Formats: sequence, structure tokens, C-alpha cells
Amino acid sequence: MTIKDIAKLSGYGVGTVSRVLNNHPDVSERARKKILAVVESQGFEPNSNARHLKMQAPSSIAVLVKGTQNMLFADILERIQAVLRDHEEDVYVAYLDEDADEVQYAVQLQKIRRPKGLIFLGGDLEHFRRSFYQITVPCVLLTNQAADLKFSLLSSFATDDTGACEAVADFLVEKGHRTIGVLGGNLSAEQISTLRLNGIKNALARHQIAFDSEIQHEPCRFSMACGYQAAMKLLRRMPNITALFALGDVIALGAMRALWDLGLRIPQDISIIGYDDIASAQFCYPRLTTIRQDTAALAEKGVQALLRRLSSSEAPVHEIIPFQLCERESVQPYANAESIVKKG
Amino acid sequence: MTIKDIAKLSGYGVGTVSRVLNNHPDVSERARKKILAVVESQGFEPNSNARHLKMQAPSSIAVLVKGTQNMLFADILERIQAVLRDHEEDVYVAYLDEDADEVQYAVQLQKIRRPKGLIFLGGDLEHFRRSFYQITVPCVLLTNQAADLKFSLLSSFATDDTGACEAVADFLVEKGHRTIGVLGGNLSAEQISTLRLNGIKNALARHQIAFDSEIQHEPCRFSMACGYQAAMKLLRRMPNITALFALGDVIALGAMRALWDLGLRIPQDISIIGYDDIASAQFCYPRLTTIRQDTAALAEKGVQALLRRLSSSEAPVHEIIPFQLCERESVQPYANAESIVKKG
DNA sequence: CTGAAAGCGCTTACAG
DNA sequence: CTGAAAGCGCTTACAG
Repeated sequence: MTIKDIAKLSGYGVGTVSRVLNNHPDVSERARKKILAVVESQGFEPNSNARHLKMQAPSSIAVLVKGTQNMLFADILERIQAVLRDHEEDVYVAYLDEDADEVQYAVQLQKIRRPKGLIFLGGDLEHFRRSFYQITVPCVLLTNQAADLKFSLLSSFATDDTGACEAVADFLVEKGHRTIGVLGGNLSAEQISTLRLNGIKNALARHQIAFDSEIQHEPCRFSMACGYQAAMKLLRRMPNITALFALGDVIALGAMRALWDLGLRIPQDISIIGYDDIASAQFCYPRLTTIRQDTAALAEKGVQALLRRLSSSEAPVHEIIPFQLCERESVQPYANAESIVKKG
Repeated sequence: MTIKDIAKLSGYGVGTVSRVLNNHPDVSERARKKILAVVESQGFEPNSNARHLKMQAPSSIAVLVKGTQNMLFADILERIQAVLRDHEEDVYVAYLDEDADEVQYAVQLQKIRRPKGLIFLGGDLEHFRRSFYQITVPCVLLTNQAADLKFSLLSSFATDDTGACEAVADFLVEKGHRTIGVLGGNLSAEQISTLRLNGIKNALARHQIAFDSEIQHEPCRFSMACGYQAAMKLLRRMPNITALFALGDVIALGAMRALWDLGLRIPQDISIIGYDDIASAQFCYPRLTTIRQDTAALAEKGVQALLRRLSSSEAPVHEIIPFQLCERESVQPYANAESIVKKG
């Protein structure tokens, strides 16, 4: 069943059929009705290969997701798909390893699938710096701030990582914590780790609290298993920690398990705070205090920006999305003898 | 950059270039080398629209995933993608709502994207019964058993749901539990719920233990929030339950939270057992005893079957994948006065 | 408002 | 082993 068949069946030429199919204006109401009826009755769908070949117009929007098990990205992706579906855009999703070079992958993808735009869910700025110049279609990076890179084809939307981490540190200090351990972040998320760590350091410095990242920070990948091991390692090295800050909720979840196994009660013996606010954060025991990233805003603004960029080639936009500190049950005020003395 | 440019640059005709690109045999080594060199130097990738249009050969394999937040499916999908990538197959992934009609969707998808094969991650047999006859390419249904449907284009690989649930019931009975509550399953997963519930009923009947599904079973969707509410509801209705069986780990996780909130200790006051063995099962507190579905086998066998079916049109295959009961910390033996009396 | 025709970039018999 | 040519199913100026 091709457009030719429809033409024959409807008594019109292929040109007219094509015009009807593409909602072009210059068609008589009569022709439109007749042709649509035939199309309907035959259940005809135009061949997208032929269409795209002719139109030279690339078809879909590709989404590159870094990490299959990342619940935060799953949330965002869900929204992205919904919004894109509303706009009748075709979406192509590819999952990459947490450590993969997403930009290299995008360069390949661009040649093979010729998407008209790309959305990166997570990314390493180093990769962008190195290879993004090879990309020729509008892109949006979600979850990382790319303003500094100044690529004319790259917009970005990210949570205020530094601010959020300052808020966490302030919050913990306010609760009386002075010896804080940090879990997570690694080479594959260079920038995120750095921004978040900086936020912590800034706030702590402001409170004149020392923080030696060499010993108080244990990097790890974003998974429960890694969070578990990292927590074990960190606590062995520094048993006097009173509060843990995990740079991702999955890390926090793994760490909480480690704390249980060490016989530490949360939050009586040690407090813990996460980052992301994935679904589990509300159902684990105790409920996890965490930083909520606004996944809906990230997804929607990202898609809108890409769509706008696609129709009118305006300048790239970079936006910081506000975070929210969700106070739940995993943090408790702390006051030991020493700090009481100091206060007095 | 088209094949014509490559032809010009290499001094050969487009036919020869095409043959080289497609690894056809009848090309001189000289031509192959020369052309490949030019292709390489130009970073040329053939236009897939043109290629597919001409070849009339459908391009990709589509995977339809029911439920975005389903961790079990995320695991399986990850393997599917890996295997398909090894076979250099192009994958198209679409996420559907847990309650969506995946077969209707597939019928549309088939017209629009013309995939050469489909993999369903989860599905409702009712939908298949109703609309699968409209599907014209080989398909594999994962996680549900479709042998009874006898569609010549549909293979299926599923865990032995009934057997697994019998095993769970046996296990709980053996531990002394007599009053068991069941959580999960709904209309959108008609068959799975039925099979699993049957397994439970069979085993319980064998042990001569009454089970009134009207009051001992609370259906719910596969999410923590729903598991939480379902557990609350069930326990209000039947406070004397000594063991809960959740038909999905996410449901179990939500239910565990409900138990905590009700002041019930796990497993001292009440035991709980899950289904799937997602990552969280090993990190929650207490660690969740659960049925492990063999996601790797499901994914690999499914893909292999599809690939085989694509190259040689053999008969569909239906296979039951073995399960495994992972005993962890959430179940404890139970013995109340009554049951001790009875035994004596 | 409509039809005939060119052409998008490829693959593949068909000759040679 | 290689080239010239037809044709995959569509869209879009170009005439009318």
C-alpha cells in the first residue's frame, strides 16, 4: 500500500494525496475528504523512509541516557517522552554506561540516525569540551550546567548543585554536626562532584569547620552496591563521623544498609542525607532527608528549549533549576560534650 | 556527502562503492581498499533512509516496555540492548503505561516505524488475544507465558510464576505461617496475578489451609506508593496476618514501610516476602526474601529466539525459565499457641 | 486547486 | 570485477 494506491483509489493524483497527508493548505475540501476516507479505510501509513529521504529532514529526537539504573533519569525520561509525544515528535532513546563517552556516541549516532536534535541525560563536561564541536544539531544537556562551554548548539538545564550542597551543609551544621562525611561522585561525573563538593566546602568554611576531602570524602559510582562499600570504607577510616551526605539517593540507600550492618542506628547514632529524591527516599526506613531535584521542570524546560531552538535558531539558553530540601527522618540534631563546651 | 561523492573521490562507480559498503563479495581487493580509505577519510555514513527505502527491509527491532518505573524491566532491557548491540541490531525502545494496551500500540508502531521484530516487556494476554492477529512481524513476549494463544508469530519466555508462588507458599507454611496475606496484581496484569494467585492457592490447599482471596488478597499496581496503601488496607481488614507475600519487590518495599508505620517489626511481628529480586531487595532493612527472576536468561533467550525467527522462519518457541527463592532476612518462623496445639 | 515530473540517496539485476 | 540505469515511496516546485 503506497501513496500511489491511495491516489488510484481516490481518483486523485499522488501530489494531491501527499498534500492532504501533510496538511497543506491548497487542497479542496472535497479532495481532502475523499482522500482521507480512503486513507482511513486502508489503514495507510506513509513510508517514513521515503518521506525523510525526500524531505532531507531528519526525523527523530534522540535522548542519550547515562546509566540504566539511574532512577532520577528514569523520572526525567518519562516526562520527556510525554512532552515529546504531545508534540508528535519521534523519540529515540539510547542507554549508555555511566562511564561511557556520551559525546563520542552522539557523534556516531548523528551520522547514522541523523536526529534533528539531541537531549543528554547526564554528561561529562570534559567529553563535551573535547568532542562537541563535531555535533551539528541543537542539543540540550540536562542535569549539568554547560554555560561556560559556550557552544552555540548546546543549551543546558541543571539543578543548582553548589547551592543545594551549601544548603545541606548549612542544615547539618545547624543541627549541630561538625564531622561530616561525603559519599559519591567520581571521574565520570567530574563536574557534578566538583560543584557539589565545592558547595559543601564553601558552607563549611563559612562556619569555620575544617573539611579534608582526602579523608572525609569517599568517591563512588551511583549505585546501592557502591554506596554500601563506600560507606564501609569511609567509616572505617573515620569512625567519628556524625553525619553522612550521599551525593545521590541510591548511594544513600546503600550506605544506610552499611550503617545497619555496622550496628549504627539512623538517625540516633548517625545522620544521613541524600540527593535526588527518588521514590525510594519516601519508603525506606527511616525516610531519607534529601535534596529534591525538580525532574518535571528539568524535563519540560529542556524539551521546550530544544523545540524552540529547532524552529527558530535562537541563542542557546542555560538555566539553573531551583532545588528543595526535603526534611524527613534520617537526620537528627547532634551535640557532643566538646561542641557543648565550645558553645558555652 | 553521498555515495556519489565517494564514487567520484575514489574513481569508481556508485555500484562498486555500494558493494564495498555492504561487504559484497564481487569486488577487487584494490577497489575495496581504495574505497574504504576514502570512506574513512570522509567519515562517510550511508543514508539509512535511502538504504532502507531501497532495500524494503525494515530496520530496527522495537522493544515495548510496560511501565517506566519497573526495575525488573530495566534490568532485562539493559541485557536486551547489550545483546542486540552485539548483533549490530538497531533498537527502538518505547515506554508504555502499566495499563496501556501494548498490542494496539504495537499495531500502530508497526505501520509507522516498520520494525522487523518486536519484543514485549510485560503484556496483558487479553490484549494479545484481541489484537495480535494484526501483527505481521515476529514477536517475543517476555515475562508472560503465551503458549496457549498459539499465534505463529509470537514466542514467549516467562518465569514459572505458578511454581514460584507455590514455592513461596510452601516456604511460608513450612515456617509455621497459616494466615497469609497477598499484595499486588491487578486487571492490567490479569494473567500474572492469576497464575501467581493460583500457585498460592494450590500450595495452601495442599496443606489444607484455607485462603479466601476476597479478603486475604489486596490487588494493587506495581509501585511503592500502591504497595504501601494496599498493605495498610489489608492489615486493617485482617490484623492477624503473620506473613505477607507481595507479588513484586516494589510492592514489598512500600508494604514494609507501612508495617513500620503500623509499629510492626519485620520479621519478628510479621514476615514479608517479595518477587523479582531487584537491587533494593538486598539493601533494604531487613533484606528482603524474594523470588529471583532470571533476567539475564529472559533477555538473552528472548533475543536469540527473535533473531533466529528473523533469519529462518521456524516455529515459535515458548519456554519457562526457572526461578530461585532467595532467602534473606524478612521471614521468620512463626508458631502461635493454636498451631502448636494443632500439631500436638 | 490539481497533475506530471524530477529527484532525495541508495541497491541490485543487467550487461559487459 | 565494474558501470549505467532502474526504481524504492515520497515531496515539491512547476505549469496549468
